[in-house]
Amino acid sequence: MAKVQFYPLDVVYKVVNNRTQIYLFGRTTDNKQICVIDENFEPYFYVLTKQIEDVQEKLVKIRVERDEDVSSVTKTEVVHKKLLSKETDAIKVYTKLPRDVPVIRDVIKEWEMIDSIHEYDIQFTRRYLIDKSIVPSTLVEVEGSEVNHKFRVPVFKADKITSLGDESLREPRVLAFDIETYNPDGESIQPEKNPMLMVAFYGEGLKKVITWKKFKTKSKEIEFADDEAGLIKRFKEIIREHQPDILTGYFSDGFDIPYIKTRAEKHKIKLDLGLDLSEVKVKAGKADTSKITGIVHLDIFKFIFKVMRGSLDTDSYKLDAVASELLGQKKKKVDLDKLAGIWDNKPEELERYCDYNLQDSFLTYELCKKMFPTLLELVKIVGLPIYAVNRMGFSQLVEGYLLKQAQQFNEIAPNKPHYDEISKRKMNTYKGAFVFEPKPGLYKDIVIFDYRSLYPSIISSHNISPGTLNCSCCEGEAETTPGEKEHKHWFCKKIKGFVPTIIGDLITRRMRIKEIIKKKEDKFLSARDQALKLLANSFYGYLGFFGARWYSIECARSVTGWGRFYIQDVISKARKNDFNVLYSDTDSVFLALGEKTRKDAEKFLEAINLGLPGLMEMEYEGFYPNGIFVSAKEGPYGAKKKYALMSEDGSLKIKGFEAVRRNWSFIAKEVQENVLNIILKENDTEKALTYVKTVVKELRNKEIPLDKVVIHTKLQKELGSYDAVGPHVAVAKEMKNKGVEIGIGSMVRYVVTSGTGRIRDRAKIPEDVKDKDYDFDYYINNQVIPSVEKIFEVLGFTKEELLRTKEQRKLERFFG
DNA sequence: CAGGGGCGGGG
DNA sequence: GTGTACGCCCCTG
Repeated sequence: MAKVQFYPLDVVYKVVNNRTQIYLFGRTTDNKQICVIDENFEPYFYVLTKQIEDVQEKLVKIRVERDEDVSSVTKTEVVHKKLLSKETDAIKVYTKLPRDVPVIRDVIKEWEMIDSIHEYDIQFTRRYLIDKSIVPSTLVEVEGSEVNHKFRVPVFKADKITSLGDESLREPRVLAFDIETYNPDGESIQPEKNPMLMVAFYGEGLKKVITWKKFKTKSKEIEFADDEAGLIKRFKEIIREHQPDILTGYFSDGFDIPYIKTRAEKHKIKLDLGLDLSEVKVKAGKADTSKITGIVHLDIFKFIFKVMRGSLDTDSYKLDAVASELLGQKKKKVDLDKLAGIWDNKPEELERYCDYNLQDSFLTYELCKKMFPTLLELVKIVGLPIYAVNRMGFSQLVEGYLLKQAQQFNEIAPNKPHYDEISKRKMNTYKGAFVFEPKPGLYKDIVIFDYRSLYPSIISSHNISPGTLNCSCCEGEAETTPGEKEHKHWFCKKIKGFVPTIIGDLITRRMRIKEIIKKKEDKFLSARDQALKLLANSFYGYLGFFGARWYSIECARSVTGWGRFYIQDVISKARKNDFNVLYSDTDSVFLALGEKTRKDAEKFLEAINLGLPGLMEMEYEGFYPNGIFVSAKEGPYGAKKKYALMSEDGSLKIKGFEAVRRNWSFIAKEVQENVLNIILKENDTEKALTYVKTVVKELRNKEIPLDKVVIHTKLQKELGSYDAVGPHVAVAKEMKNKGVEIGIGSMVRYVVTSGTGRIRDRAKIPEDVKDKDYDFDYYINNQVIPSVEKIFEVLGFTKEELLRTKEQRKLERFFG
């Protein structure tokens, strides 16, 4: 008997000789790859019934023949469990193989003596991890012996397997890759038809591009293969030699891996990268996935897109945009549309494309390294394999975590809703958060408070849980959710619910970590803090999500109901204390100090906190010497979620001035930013006004360079399929006539030139515009003025006043 | 305004 | 295969 300690990274199961085997792939503490086989786990599910003995008797008699197999129940036992906090006896029904579970369930679901069947659709590997308390990436000890197996790594058969706790593999061996393909201008991507041209790798001690068109180069990083088949073979070899724990790509689930797989099939090459010699599994569909047994295929794009989206500023998730925001680094600039032509006719120019390819793999590697700590912390909390967590959205993460915790709390999981139930749930809507309409204006000395983790702390403090809802024991005793006249929802005062217990645990863990980080920065603890925050903040959405097992619209409604109550409570108390309430959204209030001091505000905050229950707390978010709120597009009402603030260090916090984005000219964006700066930082309305007038004059005199008036718009569909010909479509057509390949996704740049008639007839390719022949009226009236109109309105100036020139003012004075 | 359809990322 | 399939934005009836 031997002992091995290792960090499991991937889990699969197989049925071998009619036995179910769990395979755990990972890295040992002495840094070797290993596979551990565990045969000591049986599939099971739960049956709820009032006639336990009768049902047990009938269950064990079931025989379903299928091909040469017989599905049957191997044993049953009665267990005491809870379902939504209600105590109940349940029959735990065991089968021989995982695939027997749905078969048996199909037989018994019609039995009238059965109330419900549960946990019949929990993936076998997940069930295994939960029941054995094994958390992927954290240390596990195995007792057993090495066995002979034709795998790429040593195989160990487990007699006993124990989790050793929290310590995890922090620096896994990561290999990033990226491919370039042959894709003639304007053609869509066709893996069946067009070959892969090059592959780049970036990893520890490895930096390499392989391509199969030879050209002269001094680069040591470029390697040549004979043909595409040779390239694919090298792709396989390099991964095998490098032995990564993680193979990462950017959108590699949807592009790189499926592409390579298709090309490999063309050449009748097996893409057998799995550590068990299995082939890469590509699942095509609405959400493509690519899995390699034993190696974690990590699509870093998917993680960033699904989980980090809310925390990023960029609204494009292209590698270039994401890398610039997260790494401060960009892609190499090459014209990819020309690659196919250069490949065919000018191979001597290919080196630039190799560099480009290599840079992409480098950025992918760096992104993976940067994001991995957060992903890993989610893995450790949720307890599922890295591969799975990488591809999960927030509700899946919450549900994964709840399923794991359910085992600890002896709760049986509610079932997933079926189609008709989903449609019913989708019909249910409820009121959301409270947003206070601001009075447009310029304000001084603004203090912002916000509730720390408002919704999670409400769930915890008000015991909001599907199992504690409207309990008979507290009817009339417990407070009902405020602000809901049609719905009476209350939550048990005696029994603490499953969801509040769990979320309370997340909140307190997070508080402890924050205390530590405050004293000393720590990359891994910050990642854990972020993971805990992401997860806790997802519970409210989960409760109202139609696909959730622990769905409860009553709970979701109560969360927002209490949320509105608490924020409105602060607003009315602030007013009683003579603060001027400027704005409020969901969990924050903006107060103008007026005659009061910051000390007064702090005292007020303390008083508020004394009155809050449980884990609820209001925090001091910040002080801003100046701020501006503008009115909505129509009418004198304040625009919600649209304001700008200046911090004491002079930096601006601009929210929701969304009109100025991609498809606006640079000059409009620039003027807006500058105006906000002048107003908030220098407090000089006259200067801002003069500045705008100057820009308007410069536009009239064509003193503004052409590149500042270029408008960028992306083609959203194929050129031929546009019904409405907007300016960008007209220009795209013109480009096409000139031989430029243009299609879906192409960025169209244009300038509106002078003249009369439709804008689209005057939109021109910037390069074709001579002598700054842009239509200054258009840029003044449709770009620059609209971008600042609302700001000046707040300051008491109308659009007309912005446009008025000195001469006009003189005339006005003259005519009185 | 509800409901269907298509896109995102990748070359 | 303890199947299964996202979520947002735009367009249309």
